[in-house]
Amino acid sequence: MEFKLLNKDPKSGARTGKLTTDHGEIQTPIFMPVGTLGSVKGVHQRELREDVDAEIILGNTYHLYLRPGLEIMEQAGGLHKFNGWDRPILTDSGGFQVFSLADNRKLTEEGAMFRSHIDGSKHFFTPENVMDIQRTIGADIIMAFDECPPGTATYEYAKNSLGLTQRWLERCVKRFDETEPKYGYSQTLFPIVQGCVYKDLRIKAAEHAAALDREGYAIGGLAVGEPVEDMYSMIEVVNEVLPEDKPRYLMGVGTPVNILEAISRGVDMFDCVMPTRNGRNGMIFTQNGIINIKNKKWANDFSPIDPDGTSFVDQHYTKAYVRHLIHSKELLGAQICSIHNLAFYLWLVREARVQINQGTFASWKDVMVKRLATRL
RNA sequence: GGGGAGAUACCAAAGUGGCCAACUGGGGCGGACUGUAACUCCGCUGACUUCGUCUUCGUAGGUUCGAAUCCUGCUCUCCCCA
Repeated sequence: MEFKLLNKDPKSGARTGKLTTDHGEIQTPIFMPVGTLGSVKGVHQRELREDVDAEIILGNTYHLYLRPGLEIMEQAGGLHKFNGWDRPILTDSGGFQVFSLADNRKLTEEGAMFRSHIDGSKHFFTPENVMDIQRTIGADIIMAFDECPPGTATYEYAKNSLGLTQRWLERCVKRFDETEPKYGYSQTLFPIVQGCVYKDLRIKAAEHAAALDREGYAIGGLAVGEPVEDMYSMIEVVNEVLPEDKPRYLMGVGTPVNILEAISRGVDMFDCVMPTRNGRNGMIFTQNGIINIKNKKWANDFSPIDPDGTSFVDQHYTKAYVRHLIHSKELLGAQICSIHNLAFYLWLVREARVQINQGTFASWKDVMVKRLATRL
């Protein structure tokens, strides 16, 4: 993998770049749709490619390991062949499941023992086997196995947790470097910087990660319950330490506003379930603000769902119709909103790149942040 | 014509003397959702001057300290037999 920094915004930390993988190029800043189980929920690969114009999508180690399982994954020849997506894929390691499925797992120095949320069976994840699993899934970018602590963690908890994450990171690096890709294209490993909302821990974590000299770095453990201002300041603290010539990936974030604020602080890559999950639940993000399509006021609004939208669903379907579909729990409603939201998120980062390259990002961002948060 | 069952809030449906402005679903309205156990979850849903008051359980009357619940008349609905 190769990363080339292209332009920097004169008035903020924003920058553009180009990531090159064996499955193609990624322009940064980029938003990566989440496809946990090998599918971006409700969206065909063709729509993802041609309509949303996604450049890279995610998969998830924990979920794909449980279902369909590694045997199938290997027989398929990796996730790209299995799901028919030939652009880059990034897999999360299961570190987030340490957080989101906290009631179903136990942590030890050695690893994490999960009780399957599907059938209750036990599965032990270690930094080593998580590297092996991601080799088998065949993601272009694989993530270190970490503990994602909650945003409300105390300093003491955060410090101990970070220690574990750092020891696990070293084990991940070792295993990764000792093993080879399985399907003939290269893979790269991103460390994850933790440390909760504590500046000294974040600095320590970033320095430790940077010293490992990888091709890219992630910032994890944010947007997990801490105040949004803390998230922004932690991004600043970490990006101050991380090498400038490597991509920075803010995991799991966020709202359109979060994304612009993070780009402004030097983040290059994002992923979030929000456009798809909230879309399925009837929330539509637009340049002019947020629409809750379930609200009664859209019942007889026969205007296009987003006149400024870039995807075919935006012009083709009306608000009234989409409201009807969501109200009726019709699958098509969830699909339309998901496609729209993803296309919007990809438009947002594309436009951010244009503004950065023009040197007008900072002022554009200020205007957009106000508009994007409006409730329509 | 004979026999039987029933009428409860927007719908369906509990409740059969005080803990009932009335269980529970659905519908309606609103909210949440940030490396996806999520087409999920959470509120509100008689009126009002809303820590309280007023009017409700087909309808008119009655019994009782007290009725959606007991009694009587009326209206309507459904089922079975002819």
